[in-house]
Amino acid sequence: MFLLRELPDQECLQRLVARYPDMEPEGLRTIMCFMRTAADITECFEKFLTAHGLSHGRFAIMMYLNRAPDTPVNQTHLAEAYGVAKATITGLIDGLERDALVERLPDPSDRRASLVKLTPGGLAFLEGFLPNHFRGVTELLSGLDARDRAELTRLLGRLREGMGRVACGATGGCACAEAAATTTSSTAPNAGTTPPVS
Amino acid sequence: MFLLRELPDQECLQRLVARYPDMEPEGLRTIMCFMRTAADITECFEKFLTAHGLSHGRFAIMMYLNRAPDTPVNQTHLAEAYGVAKATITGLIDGLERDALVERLPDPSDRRASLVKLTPGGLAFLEGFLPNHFRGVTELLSGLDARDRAELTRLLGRLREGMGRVACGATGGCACAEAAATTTSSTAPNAGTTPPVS
DNA sequence: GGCATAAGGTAAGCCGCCTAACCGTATGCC
DNA sequence: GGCATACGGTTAGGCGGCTTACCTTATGCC
Repeated sequence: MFLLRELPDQECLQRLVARYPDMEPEGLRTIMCFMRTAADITECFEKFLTAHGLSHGRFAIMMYLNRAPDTPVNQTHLAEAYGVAKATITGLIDGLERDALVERLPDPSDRRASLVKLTPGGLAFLEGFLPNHFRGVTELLSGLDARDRAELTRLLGRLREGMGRVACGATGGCACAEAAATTTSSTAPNAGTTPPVS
Repeated sequence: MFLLRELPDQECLQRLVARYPDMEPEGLRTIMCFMRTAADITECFEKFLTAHGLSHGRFAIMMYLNRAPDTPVNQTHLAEAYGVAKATITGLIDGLERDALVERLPDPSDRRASLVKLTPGGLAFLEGFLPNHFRGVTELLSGLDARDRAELTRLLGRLREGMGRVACGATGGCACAEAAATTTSSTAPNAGTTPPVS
């Protein structure tokens, strides 16, 4: 969450633009504002979670298991769903299991694997917790009507397309391209080089 | 960066909405898409940085020092600008100093403090690096014309207002409120409770 | 001048993520 | 059946944040 608390002022940008003609000050402001907002929301959310004794990772796993509480899920599947290392899942499940929020069951069809499932306690915890959470989401978005939301989604799509254009070339393959490709017609990796933000 | 790689499908949301009437599926999709996009951009950027041997924190500090390369900056000031702990700055500066990208100078007017400044090498590094970076920003935003950018900024403002409405109450004071307050007429902390995302 | 308090910076240790190396079990091929 | 390979999971160790406690120097008040 290492991100400038406030955007650089006009004068500061002017000075930089004089030194770096490639720089586009309003573009930079836009993207910095975007990243700052995302960081603030994340931070806010994380504060809420820690107040309930959860980390982001723990919460994410419980949410995933709660999609179908009766169907246990294997750890590798979780790692892939969230794009994290399997070892990360091991650690998180260890913690959740210690707190009796989830349990590991042996997979009857594969003795290497274990299946993870919410305990009744874990489920009860979520029942108390999620209504607040969803109310929070609703409030967060309460300033955006249906048209605004659609518009926001459209603009996010544009950013994802932009991400495909950026990167890859110099840095040698970057997840952005793939990410963007899922929402876009395939973009041949052109000579582009880098990404964003101050 | 622990975030769902792809949004839950329609059916999954339907099942959840049946269990949690407070949940607003399109709102959730909107905010998840938002967070996902921000995470992808961050990840992409971080990949670019590590390819140049920088972490996000190191980059941020160098950028800050580069605003006025001749005016050294004290560490506490950096910590406040980025909203991180002073100890974090100590560690980052240690590393940057080890790599001869920045240097610590004694503050002549306060013998407790040290002032940090880019070395000629650090400055040269940035000169080679930043044009790429700025080109990346330009490409990232190339799908958004001036109206789109203004619209995006407006929508971000709405989200920040929403953040002020959310939170605080139950969780006992959350940075979002303050953050939002800087862009909004002061919002009395109402009974709201929580934040966003799956 | 002397003392209490505040402020700049560092050290030590925690946590969540990562990667790399490893163990044990499945699977596919001869 | 026996072996090579692939795959699920854990362990160990690294890194970048964090907090807490501390040392040193400034400052403000008597």
